[in-house]
Amino acid sequence: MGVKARTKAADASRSRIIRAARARFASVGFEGASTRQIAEDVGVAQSLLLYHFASKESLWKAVMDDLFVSARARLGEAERASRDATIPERLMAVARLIVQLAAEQPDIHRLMTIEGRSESDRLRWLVERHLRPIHEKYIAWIRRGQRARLIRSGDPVLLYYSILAIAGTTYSLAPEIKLLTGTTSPPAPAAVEALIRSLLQIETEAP
Amino acid sequence: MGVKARTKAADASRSRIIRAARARFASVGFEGASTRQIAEDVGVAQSLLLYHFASKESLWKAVMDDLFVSARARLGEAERASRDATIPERLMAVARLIVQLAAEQPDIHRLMTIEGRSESDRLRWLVERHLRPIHEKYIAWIRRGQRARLIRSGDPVLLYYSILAIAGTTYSLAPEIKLLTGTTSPPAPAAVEALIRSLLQIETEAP
DNA sequence: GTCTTCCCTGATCGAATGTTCAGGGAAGCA
DNA sequence: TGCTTCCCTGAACATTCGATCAGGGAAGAC
Repeated sequence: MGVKARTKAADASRSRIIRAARARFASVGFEGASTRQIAEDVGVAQSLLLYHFASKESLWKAVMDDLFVSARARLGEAERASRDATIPERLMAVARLIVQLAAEQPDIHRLMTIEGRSESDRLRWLVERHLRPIHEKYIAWIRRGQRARLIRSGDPVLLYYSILAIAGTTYSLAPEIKLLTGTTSPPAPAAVEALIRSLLQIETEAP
Repeated sequence: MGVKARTKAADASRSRIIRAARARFASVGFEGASTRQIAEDVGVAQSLLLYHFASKESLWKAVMDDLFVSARARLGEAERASRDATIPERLMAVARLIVQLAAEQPDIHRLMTIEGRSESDRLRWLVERHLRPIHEKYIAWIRRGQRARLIRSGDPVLLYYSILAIAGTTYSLAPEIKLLTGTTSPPAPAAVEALIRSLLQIETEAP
């Protein structure tokens, strides 16, 4: 089999650990999650987590890297695919993907809203490594659209975070909404997208 | 001094503990918060927390009760003050208060988004005791406004949670936004309110 | 005065936390 | 075949967790 067989098995372990860790961090936060619980979820020894990842904090960073590497790749695709569209429509293409990501993996928004609440070293790391490159680009897009009077006026940061908030909470608070209304299935991404469109006051294109 | 002097001192301790507990629960979640940290914040012995409140969970419930009792009182005021207005304007009066509450006490939204993510006994308790009476009323208001074609169509639950999401994240993610943009002061409540108004497509009243 | 009530503290419990370390054991290289 | 590399486990570490309990000590009742 060669060296690849071993490293492949190790990589499989690593990604299974990351997946379990993501779920735990998302539901009870960094401090509340325990490495023993995560190891039990995966079905491996707890010491394996600290063999692959130097510490609990390193594991958390690996979870975040894993999450954002794939998210940023898909955002890049959406940007390229809409290269020739107007700024508001490019923004809506990105918003559509954000809604889709939030629906597929509500853990993303859960993890973000857990960390963004207090100024910690982990938040600083996250902002500099992943958030800033993404956010600043789209906030600039909003500004451009506003200058062209194609997007609602107002604080671009507020508008941008409103998009994230609507897309994210709709799916990350699904357990609460389910208990409250008895609804089993969350709203369709298309409905959320339409809401964002009207929030930004972007005219629907003529067909 | 009489009996009141003692119970008054005890009440003061209780509310100081509740205030410190609220901050801890809001920043690191229920599992992540420790009773010893909270006691240290207040400056009392850890065993005092479990004297006043039977358990860590009881303390959490006391925090939530304290929060919602005052919030619901203020919501009641807003409802009465707008008694003679149209449904959309009554809804906007409530939304305005929600934004105001979120700006004054971002911990509220932090606590809610921490608990609403996983179906726990605490979430069930919270939904039945506090959330359901509030939410169901305003979702019914949205429905009424929609029937009169004075409010944007679409899933009323989605609209309602979008209001909470915009109002809440704007202030609960203030640390993240501050790190990202360097902005020291969060958006003005009036700007957030205007955003909600356009989300619901409620026409501004002629002056 | 004595007695009772009640807010509060310090010591202590077993369990669980993150981390360290020695070693097993299969796979690949010689 | 022997030797090395590397994924992984189990035991142990000090620390911290929520919770329990005995008792101090001031304030009010008598």
